[in-house]
Amino acid sequence: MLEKGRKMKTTTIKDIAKKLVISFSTVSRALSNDPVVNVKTAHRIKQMAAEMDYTPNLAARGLVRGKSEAIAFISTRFAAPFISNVLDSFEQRAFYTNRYVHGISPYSTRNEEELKELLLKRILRSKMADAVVMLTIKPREETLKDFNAAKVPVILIENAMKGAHSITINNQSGAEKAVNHLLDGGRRNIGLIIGETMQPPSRDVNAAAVERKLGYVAAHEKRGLHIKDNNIEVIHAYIYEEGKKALDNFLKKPVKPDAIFCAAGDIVAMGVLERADELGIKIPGDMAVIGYDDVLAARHLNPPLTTVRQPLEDIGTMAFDMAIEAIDGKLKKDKNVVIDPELIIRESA
Amino acid sequence: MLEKGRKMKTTTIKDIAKKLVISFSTVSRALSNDPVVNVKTAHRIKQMAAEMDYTPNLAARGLVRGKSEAIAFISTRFAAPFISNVLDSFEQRAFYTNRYVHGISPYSTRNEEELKELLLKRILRSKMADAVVMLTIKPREETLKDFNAAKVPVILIENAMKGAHSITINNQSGAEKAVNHLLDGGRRNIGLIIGETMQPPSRDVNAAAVERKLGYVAAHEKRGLHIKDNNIEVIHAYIYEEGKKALDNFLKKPVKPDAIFCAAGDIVAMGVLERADELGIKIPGDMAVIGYDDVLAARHLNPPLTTVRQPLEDIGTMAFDMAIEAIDGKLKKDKNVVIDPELIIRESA
DNA sequence: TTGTACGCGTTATCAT
DNA sequence: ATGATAACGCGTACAA
Repeated sequence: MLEKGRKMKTTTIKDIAKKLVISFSTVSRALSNDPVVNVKTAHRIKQMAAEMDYTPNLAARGLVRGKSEAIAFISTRFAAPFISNVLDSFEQRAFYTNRYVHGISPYSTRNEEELKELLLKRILRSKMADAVVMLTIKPREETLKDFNAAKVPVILIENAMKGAHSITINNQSGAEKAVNHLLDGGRRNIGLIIGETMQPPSRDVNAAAVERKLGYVAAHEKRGLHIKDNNIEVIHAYIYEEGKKALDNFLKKPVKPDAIFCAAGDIVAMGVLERADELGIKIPGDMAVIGYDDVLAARHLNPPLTTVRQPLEDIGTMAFDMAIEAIDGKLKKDKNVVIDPELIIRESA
Repeated sequence: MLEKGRKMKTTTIKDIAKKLVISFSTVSRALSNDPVVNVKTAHRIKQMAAEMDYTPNLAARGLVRGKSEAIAFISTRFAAPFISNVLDSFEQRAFYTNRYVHGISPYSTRNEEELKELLLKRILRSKMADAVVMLTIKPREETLKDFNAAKVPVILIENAMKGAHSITINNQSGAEKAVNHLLDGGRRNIGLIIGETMQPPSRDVNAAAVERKLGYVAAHEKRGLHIKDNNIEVIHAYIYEEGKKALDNFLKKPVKPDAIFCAAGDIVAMGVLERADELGIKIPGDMAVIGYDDVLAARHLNPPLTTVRQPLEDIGTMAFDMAIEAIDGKLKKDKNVVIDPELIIRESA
């Protein structure tokens, strides 16, 4: 009977050693499948361990091993479909390949530079991960160097740095495809809705936004077309209300757009569609609309949304495989994979 | 210069003690703001710590403290909008109240009973969390007892158990509201699409599905209405393809439904809508459709989807506050909050 | 094959 | 106010 008020006693290797009247190092060895231990005693030990409901203390193990059998997955937030889907397939891959099944540690930085750096420092310092995957964001140069020195591989998704492996999506190409489609359809005054392309204070730059804007510009320039001033609406929170607001803003301008490329994503594009409907603007008759992401609902919208698709599941899977390769030391130099997004043409443009 | 090949040296309290020629216990005290240390030396220590870029090793700390300054958030998977949104608001609340800012540890069990139990055991054994929040799933009775004995609070969302705090959504009420609306509109042959209500082997029961089915039945019975046999389609993966398939199955039956209540969620309902469109079935003319969840896209569908809404943000916030209260010992007995979902009437029914 | 002794980085409890 | 020392639970050279 346990004395009440006392701490619950959890069984340690010492406990099971005492019970079996052997040294706890033998227990330790048996439990980590060290072949040197006598098969019979090993069996006895394992049986007793199961019986006493033994579970290793990960903190202690991590402390002595300097490893923690985990992969850190760091992004800005969990609710974004882009992020949660990549994370999901990442984790699914772990499950499928039976490696790091319990060891995916998701973190979110809420897009705060400082939080991110502190987190990275902790992960490194406390050996909380055998590899770090970062989605959307990237570490400071100096921080990356620390990881390199500690030989903890870093995998970047949507960013690339020297000293890190990476999976990048050709955002410029994606944007060009979208804008070209609009241009081909005869549209000549294309409004762009996009996230911040300037580094906000104490926050991370949005590399994707920068590149997509580049694509928007490039598509015009390659045809010798001039981009109208004030044809860009910048959004911040990536919520659909911003789409409604953006459309309102566009309509206040002297020359109204005949098309909108919502590089800020389908969610925001939904707002555009809704506002257009409220205002009686016909899509694509009066105005064509293209989104970005191809969220699940895109094909079910009214009208079905033309959008740029990124293979999220593949990205998650590839990132996991890349992390494993890196951990296993199979990657001598930086590995960089570039993915080309695809334009899904539906009815909105 | 670091010798190459050697492990990167991360600074510990011993290092900074050596540098300052004082004992490391003083350093430890200073760093944890123990008021007994001389203010001057404390200042020197902190300064040096910052200079040497010191970060505490959480594994070591956790080992001796038996606490880890973290809250575990356990669910089945990350990609489901329901889950990722609750998690997001949960974490946002942590950020907002400035508690456990870095300490939300999300885990997913992929709906595997065994994984879940192993995970719980580990969390308890390795003191990986000061509290555990479980979304959608719940622990075994015995496991919960272990948590109680260890005084680690457990907060259940969508489930309730003796010995755990809980936030439940009145799923039966939500389903009844939906079905009543259909009945009020004159529909008399209402098909139900729902997740598995039987305990699948080695997986968790879906309590929500069970309750919603109850609501579906109750709504009929309260009006003395008879439910047609074979009017239920069971789905498993909660993907929209299953919605298409379900509609096909309904249409094969002798008596075709004049309404469908898709208690399996809006995503699946999208599949129903899509298939109906392909088949030329008019919604809501030929057939009314009600979903569940009120996902972001629901209002933008064609037609806009009538659905049952659960206040996800509130749930996440409440769960966090409840966890904090429990950790702070302010909850003497089980706290149970029940949330009543709301029917959002749009055009599809 | 098994046991002994030590260290991982902290915090906590003694002294001083 | 500070220092020495003992844990925390585990892994691992080294000795036996």
